[in-house]
Amino acid sequence: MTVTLADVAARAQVSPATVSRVLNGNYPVAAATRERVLRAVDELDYVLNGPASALAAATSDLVGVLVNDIADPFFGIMAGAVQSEFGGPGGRAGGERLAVVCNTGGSPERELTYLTLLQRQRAAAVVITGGAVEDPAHAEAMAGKLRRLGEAGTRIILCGRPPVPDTGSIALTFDNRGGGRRLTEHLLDLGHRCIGYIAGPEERTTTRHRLEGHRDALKAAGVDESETVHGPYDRQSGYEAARELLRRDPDVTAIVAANDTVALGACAALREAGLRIPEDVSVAGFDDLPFSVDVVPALTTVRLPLHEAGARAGRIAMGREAEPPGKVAVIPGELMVRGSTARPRA
Amino acid sequence: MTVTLADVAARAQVSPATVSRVLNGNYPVAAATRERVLRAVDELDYVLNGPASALAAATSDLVGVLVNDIADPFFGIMAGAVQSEFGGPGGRAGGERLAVVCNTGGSPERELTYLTLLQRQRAAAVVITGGAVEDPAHAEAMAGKLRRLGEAGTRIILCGRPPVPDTGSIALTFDNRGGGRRLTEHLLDLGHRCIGYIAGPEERTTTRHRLEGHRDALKAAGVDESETVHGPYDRQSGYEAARELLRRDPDVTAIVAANDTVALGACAALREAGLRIPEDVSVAGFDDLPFSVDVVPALTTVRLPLHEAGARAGRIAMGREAEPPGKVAVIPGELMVRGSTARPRA
DNA sequence: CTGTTAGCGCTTTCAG
DNA sequence: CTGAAAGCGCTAACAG
Repeated sequence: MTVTLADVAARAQVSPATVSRVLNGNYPVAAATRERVLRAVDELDYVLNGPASALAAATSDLVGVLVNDIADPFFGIMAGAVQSEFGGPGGRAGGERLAVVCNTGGSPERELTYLTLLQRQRAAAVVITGGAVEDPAHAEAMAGKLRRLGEAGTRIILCGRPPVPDTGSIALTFDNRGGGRRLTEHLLDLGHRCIGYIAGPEERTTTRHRLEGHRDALKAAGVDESETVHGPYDRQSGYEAARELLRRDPDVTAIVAANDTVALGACAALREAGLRIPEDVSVAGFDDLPFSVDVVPALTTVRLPLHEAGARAGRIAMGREAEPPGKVAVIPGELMVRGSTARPRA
Repeated sequence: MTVTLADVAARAQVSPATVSRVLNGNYPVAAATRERVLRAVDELDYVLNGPASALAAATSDLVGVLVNDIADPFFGIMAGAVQSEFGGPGGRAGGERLAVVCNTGGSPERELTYLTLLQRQRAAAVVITGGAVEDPAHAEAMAGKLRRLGEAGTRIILCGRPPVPDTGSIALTFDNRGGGRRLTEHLLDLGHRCIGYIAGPEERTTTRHRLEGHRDALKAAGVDESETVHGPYDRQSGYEAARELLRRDPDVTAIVAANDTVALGACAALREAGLRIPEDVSVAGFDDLPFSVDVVPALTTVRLPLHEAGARAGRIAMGREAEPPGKVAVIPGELMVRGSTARPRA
């Protein structure tokens, strides 16, 4: 029914082994023979059977990319960058790898489930992006899973997430803490003393690190922390949190949001409340997503090199770039000062 | 080395077949036996070998989702919705399907390559999202590939893309033409007579249909078409196109953009040119992405039910929803009138 | 309800 | 450089 490697072999008048060799190109084959085989492949419209191949070779060409929220450009940009490093010049079989992105939706269970599914497929590598959930039980389960994956030969790269020791995984970590600190320092420098903070979901590493940076800056300046509200990383959450912040303390002169999307929601709430940005309230985000420079006023934020980090993760996954020394690289963020922050009203 | 199904069978004192049956849950097994097997699985930390299973069963639990640009929320939202219909309550093996999203970057070659890779994996279903490239050679190649995939038992769902006849594929198509028409009618109603158009990339079905709708409205109103500029679906393109439009015709009173992201770029260019929105120039987008309601002024646009469409595609892929009559469903867009459009200056 | 028996289609030593 | 043969780990009849 469906054409197999044996059919190709018959047609090309060679043995199945030879066909396999030319397809994988990892073994010397006479040019004339190769030609004949390739022709047969074309004529028969043959497509390699992935599972059979993976079974026999005990490895597959699948690379998994786990993201917390595929609808969020933060993850989309990283995932796209990871994939951009695969698949060479679109040739025939060759070094093609199927980069597959899996959406955990931020759920710890789904994260584990996807890892199992990937383990099942004997994935060549797994790139896990974005903040981790800090629940101890889940952290332990993850560490165990990662270790087993690593032992089974799957390369693991953590991208934008803290290292998990003793699992053989490689981590490219964003300096969320440093970025958070610089952002608040900027606001402090402008003269703000009452800074509301809209944090991300609790028990998330990104949330905690950004918040810690914020507090570091406050403490260094001897300024008391104002109100802090937690919520998911979406615009709705920013909208509601800003209203809550205003209710708790109508005198806030600045609001720092967990990320740019949240900041956008916060801006909407402020405007609805009749407050001007930045004249009445300054607003800052995090990540520097593409839209952030275009909103009005343009958003002050911390730029994270999402594309670069993802691309690097992709290269490491492909074995095309050496792993960083100590298996960990810290990637700094860059403060982008724009129109949404200014001196507080006198 | 790595634990196999045979190991589990030995430990549970049953035959491999029985283990397979409890794992797949598609065959009656005595409760006590099942318990024993499950315990052995846990104790041995056994993970099914996907390739072996796929090879023997001649099907896999992979579902591919092709997107043109994973960094664009338009696709992220649909892809996330597709996946949301898979994987039940996160149970053990069960009906889990590995939904994998593949980023074509809008390249026809990569689209074909991914389809081949998916065919190789014997994917259970493939969901292809977003506009198609209209180049005849590519269209033919795609039709052939889709037909072969279908024959091999892979279910194909086109989501947000026109049907491809005679391939057995199912299409959930957005009414881009109708949406485009209503949008321009809205502008015409407001009194605009000189409407610049920033179209998407040439040879894309979405581009063509939206543009046709625009022209339909113009023609029905007896208004001449103004300038039209083509470009990719990103903010940069919108920015440049708007400048170009202004250069060609400084008297435009309204600009319709290919989508919301492009509209945002266009807004930035207008503002730079000292033009107010909507007082001097009205701007409209398409898609109604999450940020569109939050930008200032809020964007008039055509809402496409991306999540609903993706979810439906996911359900069809899972075989949990009947295919639409005639294998084609047309999904309408909804005009969202907001602050970025108003009467032209007198 | 459970065990036995063949493969699924490919890769990979091992010879030639 | 090429062929022969032995599985990879699992599923699916077919008996019992």
